[in-house]
Amino acid sequence: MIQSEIKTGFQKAKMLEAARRLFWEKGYNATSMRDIAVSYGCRPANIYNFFSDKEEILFEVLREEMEQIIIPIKHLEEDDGSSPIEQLKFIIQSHLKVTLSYRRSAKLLFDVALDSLSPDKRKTIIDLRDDYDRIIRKVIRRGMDAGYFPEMDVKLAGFMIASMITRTRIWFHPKKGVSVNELADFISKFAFHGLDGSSTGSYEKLLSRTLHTRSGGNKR
Amino acid sequence: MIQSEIKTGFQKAKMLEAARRLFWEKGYNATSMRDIAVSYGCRPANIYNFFSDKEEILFEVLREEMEQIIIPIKHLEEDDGSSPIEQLKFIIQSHLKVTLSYRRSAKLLFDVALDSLSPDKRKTIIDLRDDYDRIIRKVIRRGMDAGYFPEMDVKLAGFMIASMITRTRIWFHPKKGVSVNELADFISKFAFHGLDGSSTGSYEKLLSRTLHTRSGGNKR
DNA sequence: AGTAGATTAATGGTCGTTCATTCATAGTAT
DNA sequence: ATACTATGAATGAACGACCATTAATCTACT
Repeated sequence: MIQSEIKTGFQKAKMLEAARRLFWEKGYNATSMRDIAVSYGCRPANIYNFFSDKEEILFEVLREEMEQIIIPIKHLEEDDGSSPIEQLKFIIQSHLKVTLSYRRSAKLLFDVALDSLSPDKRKTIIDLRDDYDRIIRKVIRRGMDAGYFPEMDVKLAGFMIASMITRTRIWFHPKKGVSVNELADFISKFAFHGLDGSSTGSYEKLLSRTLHTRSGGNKR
Repeated sequence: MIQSEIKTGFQKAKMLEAARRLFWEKGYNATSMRDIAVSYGCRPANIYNFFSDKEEILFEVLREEMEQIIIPIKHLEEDDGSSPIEQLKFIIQSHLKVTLSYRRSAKLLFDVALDSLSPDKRKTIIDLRDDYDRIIRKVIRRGMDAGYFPEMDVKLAGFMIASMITRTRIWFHPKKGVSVNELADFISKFAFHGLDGSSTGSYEKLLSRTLHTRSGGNKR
């Protein structure tokens, strides 16, 4: 009884692990019950001894991951007296680690669709994306060389800015809240100053001075 | 000849428009040729008069959007003498507008998968996501009330930070480049100071005060 | 004997795609 | 203007493959 329950839970977990990997690799719709069965090592019909249908598998995968994000930070909803700075740092770190621990060859819509393209066409699209990356990195590097920003990882900085923009697709609704222009202003400010705001930023300080460039030197 | 060519291009564009909307609404795999045909107003077979197969439709949709992102900023690859700050602002604004103009009920992997859930299960997942949003917003608000950050839109700030984290799924590769911990540090710094870096941020200033640590000379 | 787990086979459905055919229009020769 | 021809566009039907799911049956262990 107990043994069989343990065994059941174990097999269910292993099925979930196979499904989770496939969902992130190929997407939910593109993953068939056959795929999961092959990956786990059984016949498709056997999966129905543990899950009522495909949807329940997806539900378990999503719930499991969300809980891994929520649980470590749940206690921060009520202030425990520690520094908010450290709390925020902890949230970022915790969320990031869960996000990355589940990641395999994870992709999102645009990126999942890329896999459905033939190699040559996929290359065309990826080249365009590389164009964009190269441009925004050059601009950031230029700003550093001109002394607007301190030295930092240009690739990462570019990723941050692009991420904030790309993700607006998820949560932005034009009806309620900010407008597109207001949002663009906010993202610009946030990219330059982050949560610090604009009062102490080097952009404003450099603007108020007469421009004298600090020789940054090394370009890459 | 000329008339028929114009007509052809027009119908092809209208088919693309229908396909693009469906792809963003339901995802590529979940969109059938029958769906596109119904949305456009023809039989499935007729689509093959304009596109060789389904993949070519996806390719055109993706290429069209990428080009709308690249073209307006292409000229910035070679410096035109204007301020890098303004250039970066322009890139952000341009990218954002294209991103949002193509958006309808756009979603990404996690969000597309949500649509495949039954309403009650979807609510469970969304409630968890709302938990996360509420928590990070409370922490940011707490930091503002404590004087760490100036007043700003808490919702947006939360979205920015979550976006930078979530998007790491796309581009992060553990083998080459930064480690997970280094990346977490970078995101934290970027969230607090943005491109300005940490030298002039209110975090360090307040930290040296509040926690009574030695006021280190890391200001330049 | 009873039960959970695994298998084989089959269900009805939808998928992308192809096919032969027809319709509508435009160009050309008479 | 009339008739023939070429071509793009649209059609209904069908193909084979794969889908999620189920039913009946078998196996192995308690």
